[in-house]
Amino acid sequence: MSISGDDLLTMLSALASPHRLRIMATLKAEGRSYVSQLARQVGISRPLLHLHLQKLEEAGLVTSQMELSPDGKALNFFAVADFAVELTPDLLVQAAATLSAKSES
Amino acid sequence: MSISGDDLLTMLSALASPHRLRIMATLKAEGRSYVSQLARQVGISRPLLHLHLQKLEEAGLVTSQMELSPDGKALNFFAVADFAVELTPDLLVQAAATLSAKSES
DNA sequence: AACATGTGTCAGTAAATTCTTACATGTGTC
DNA sequence: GACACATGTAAGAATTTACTGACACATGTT
Repeated sequence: MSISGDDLLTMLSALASPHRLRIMATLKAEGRSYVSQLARQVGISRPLLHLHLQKLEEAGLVTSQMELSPDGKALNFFAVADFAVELTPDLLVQAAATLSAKSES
Repeated sequence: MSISGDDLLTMLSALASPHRLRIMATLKAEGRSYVSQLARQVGISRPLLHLHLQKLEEAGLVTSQMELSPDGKALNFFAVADFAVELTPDLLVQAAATLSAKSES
């Protein structure tokens, strides 16, 4: 079985951004990181990072996990998910066939 | 050798659109098609298709070729290019490292 | 000449994203 | 209590992207 057109679209949209590409790379290199720390590492504001992380998580590209630090602070750790999509013309043909009506625009 | 961060970004942005996904699929299924015909096949206006084709061609996903039809009309034929990109976390790490300064936002 | 079909482009609008600023909340420490 | 650091979210501005409609031009046919 393969990826659905809508899922592929969500994934591509999520990755089609310099910020989000850097977020993914930093996160992968770092292993895992929590929001405020990651914001400093990537060099963008926390609210902005939060927005991008939402998109990435919605696409299934990252996972999050709330944890309590030794000193009692709630930290939301993110890590990149495992994925592998072979982007080829044939995949697009197959994916486009399962595009929902909502994606008409 | 692998794909540059900027090129990957261009490619992902080009594919992250329902219309352009359908254009690619139709074009691949059809083999080749000229602008006006493709517009009818996909069901969008010609100026809009023209815009999308520009993005796709700029990303190297399609190629175009002007030809004269038997009755003397200039037809601009498009076809999908051959490409294969394995989308994985590791590729993103490698690609993000070569992101140009322009892509800072 | 008028029509049908092909090409491209530009101006203006509509819509979707992106980003900033500010707020609200919680916990441990000085 | 004030501070430092963590969380999330909401409103509005700024920017980008998408789309429509009209124009200009060319060729073969009626």
